[in-house]
Amino acid sequence: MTTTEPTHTIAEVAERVGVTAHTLRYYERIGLLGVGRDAGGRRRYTDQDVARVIFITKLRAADLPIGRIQHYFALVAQGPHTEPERLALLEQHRDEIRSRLHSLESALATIEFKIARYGGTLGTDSSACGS
Amino acid sequence: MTTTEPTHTIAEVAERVGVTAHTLRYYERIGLLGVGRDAGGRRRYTDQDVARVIFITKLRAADLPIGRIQHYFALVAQGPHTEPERLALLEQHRDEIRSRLHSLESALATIEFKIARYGGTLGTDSSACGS
DNA sequence: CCTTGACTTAGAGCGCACTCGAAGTCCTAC
DNA sequence: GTAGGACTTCGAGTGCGCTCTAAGTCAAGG
Repeated sequence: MTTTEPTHTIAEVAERVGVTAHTLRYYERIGLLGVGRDAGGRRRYTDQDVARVIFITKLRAADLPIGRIQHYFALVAQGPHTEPERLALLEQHRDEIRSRLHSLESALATIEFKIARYGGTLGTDSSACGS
Repeated sequence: MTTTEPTHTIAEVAERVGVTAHTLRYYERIGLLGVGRDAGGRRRYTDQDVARVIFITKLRAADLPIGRIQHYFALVAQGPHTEPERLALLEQHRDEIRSRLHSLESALATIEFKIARYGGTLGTDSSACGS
């Protein structure tokens, strides 16, 4: 208790990871995390817990739906023999991100084309510019 | 129906654009579109209407929120003098897409790193692999 | 004439991922 | 001892973007 502890409060983790305490409790509630409590019943996050939270936020940043993240960690909980399935899950999502990247790039191109039309030869609200 | 008509039914447009008829009615309801009716009260989409629907789907593919699409078309309806503002709106969203692209790429890198760990030196469910 | 089926409207419902509120507990500082 | 503030649980509420239902209209085919 006197020296640096290996655990962190919910406020610390929220701050460090960039999510709200509400969200951390939510993640725990839906089974993405198992966090210990201190004598007073408060959450104490280990560095491993924090690492997992960070990983979750990265998966979310990649638009992996909560349900699949739950699935992933359920597999983790079941032990090493689920590794091939975990790998498959990640690979599938990797492919989805890649295709999402492509469609975003194509949408970006559409918008850039539109922007070029506004910036370039554009005086009247002619035909295709209304759309 | 014998020759090519300049208008299309809701089912045709839905099919062509790849959205449901429900969604087309929804877009109209919230003011993204103004579609004419035939004698029987059915929607008749002109080619311009269809072009706008396609543009909307591209904006949606780029994650432009409905609210901002409404704003954009409200500006279009107000006439040519709103072009600078429309341009600004598109440019802002272009920047957002770009930053979204970057964060997606970074999330992809994280996942690829994880995949590499599963594929490579991985025998035990060691430390960081649980996260 | 009657059925079929695509269309119409207004409005309710859904899934997702949080986000917030209420009511209560517990440590800290004064 | 007591006020403050961060924490706890449970459950309800929010915002988005559809998605669906119900009840009715209409044109065409048998």
